[in-house]
Amino acid sequence: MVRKTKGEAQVTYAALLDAAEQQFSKKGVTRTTLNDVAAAAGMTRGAIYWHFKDKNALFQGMCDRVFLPMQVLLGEIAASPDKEPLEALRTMMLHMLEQVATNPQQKTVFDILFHRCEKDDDLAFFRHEKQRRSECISKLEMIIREAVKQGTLPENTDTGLAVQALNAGLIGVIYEWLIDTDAYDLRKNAGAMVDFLLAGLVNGPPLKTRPVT
Amino acid sequence: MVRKTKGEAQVTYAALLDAAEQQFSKKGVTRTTLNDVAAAAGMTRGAIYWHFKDKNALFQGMCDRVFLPMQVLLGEIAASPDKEPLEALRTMMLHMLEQVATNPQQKTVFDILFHRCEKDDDLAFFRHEKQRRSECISKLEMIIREAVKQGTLPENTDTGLAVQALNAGLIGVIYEWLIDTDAYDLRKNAGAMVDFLLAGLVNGPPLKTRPVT
DNA sequence: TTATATACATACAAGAATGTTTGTAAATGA
DNA sequence: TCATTTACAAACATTCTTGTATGTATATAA
Repeated sequence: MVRKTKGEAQVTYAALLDAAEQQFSKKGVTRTTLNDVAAAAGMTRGAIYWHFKDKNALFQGMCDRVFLPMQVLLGEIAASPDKEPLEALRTMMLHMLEQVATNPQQKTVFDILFHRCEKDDDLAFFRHEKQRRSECISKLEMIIREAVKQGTLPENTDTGLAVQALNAGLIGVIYEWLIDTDAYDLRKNAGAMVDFLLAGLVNGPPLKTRPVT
Repeated sequence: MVRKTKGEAQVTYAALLDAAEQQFSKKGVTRTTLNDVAAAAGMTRGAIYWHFKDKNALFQGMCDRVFLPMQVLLGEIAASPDKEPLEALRTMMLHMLEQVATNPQQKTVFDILFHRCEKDDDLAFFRHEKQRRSECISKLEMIIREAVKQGTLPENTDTGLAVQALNAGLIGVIYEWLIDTDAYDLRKNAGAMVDFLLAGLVNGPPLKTRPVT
C-alpha cells in the first residue's frame, strides 16, 4: 500500500485500536496475536510496532480511548452542585450503566476488562487501574458521608462498608450483564437496577455497631 | 525420583492441582507454563501429561475440586425445608461469602476465575459454567417467586430482574473484595453485605410496571 | 519369579509469536 | 528540487511452549 499522510496515519491508528477491540473481545487478549490485530485492520505488524511500543501499549491505548472521556464525564457529574447526595450517586451510577448499555465501544472494552483479559499486577495499566479504583471509591464515600451529615442515612452508617457494597453492586451488574446481554434490556432497566442498590443503601446500610445476626 | 505407589500418585495429583492454583493465581492462567506448574509441584511436565490431557484439563480439574463440593452444599441448602424464602436466600448468599472469606482454596480459585483467566467460549469448561449459571439463576428466581406468593415481596415484582440484581450484587461483592482483600474483613461483614442486598430486594425491587423515572 | 503396567523423567521436534532489522515509497520541509 | 523523515511492509533470528516419543525404575499381578 502506498504511504500515508499525517491524517491517514491517524486513521490507521484508530483502525488498529478498533481491530484490537474486536480481536481482544473475540479471542481474549493473550490468545490474539499482534498479527491478528494487524490483519483485522488490513495492516501488518509493522503498523502496530510503528504506532505502539508493544502489545501492552496497544492494550493501554485501547482502554484510554474509552476511559479518559468517561473519567471526564464522571468528574463533571461529581463536581456539579447537586444538593442531594443520593441524587448525585444515582446520576453517576445511572450514567455508567447507560454508557455500557448504549455505547458499543464501552460495552466491548468493559467486556474485555471483565472477561477477556488477565490482570497482571506488575503491568503498569493494572496498577494505575487499582489506584484509579481506590480514588473513585474515596470520592463515593465522601458523597455517602455527606448523606449521613444531612440525615438521609443513619448516623452510625459504616460509610466505608457502604461504598464497598454500592460499588460492588454496580460493578456486579455490569459484570453479570455482559455475560448474557440478552438476559434483560439494561438500557430500559438501568434505573431499576440503580434504585435496587440505593434502596439497599437507604434501608439496610452497613452500620458501625452491627447487631448480632 | 523413585516410582510411586498408587497412593503416592494421588498425592502427586493433588500437589499438581495445588501448584496450578498457586501459579495460575500468581501469573495468570495463560502466562503460566506447564513447566511452571510442574516445577512448583516438584515434578516435571511428564507428571502433568500423565495425570491430565493438557492444560485445559488441569484447569478443569483445579476448578472441579473446589466447585463440586460447593455445588453439593448449595443444593442441600436449597433443598432444605426453609419456610421463609428470604431466609433461604440469606443463608445461601451468606454461605457463599463465608466460603470465599474463610476457605483459602475457594478464595484462590475464585480469584483466578474472576481476575486471572480469559473466558473462552469455545472451551468446554466455560460453556458448562454458563449453563450452570443460568440454572442457578433459575433456582434463585423460583425462591423469589415464592416470596412474592407469600406476600413478602410486592405482587408486581419483576422476579426476572430481581434475580439478576441480587445475583449481580453477590458476584460483585466477591469480585470487588478479591481485588483488595484488605479493604474490609469479609468474614465479619458478610452478613452486612447480604443484608444490604436483601434490603434492596425488599424495599426497592424491580417492578413489572415501572414508573417513569 | 517374571511379565506387564504404572508413574513418572528426559529428550526431541515443530510451530508460533515476538522483537528487530532492513527495505521502500511517498510526504514533507528547506 | 532534493534530502530527509514518515509510515508502514517484509524478512529474519530468536525464544518459548507445547506435544510426543522414548526411557526407566518400581509396583503389581499371575
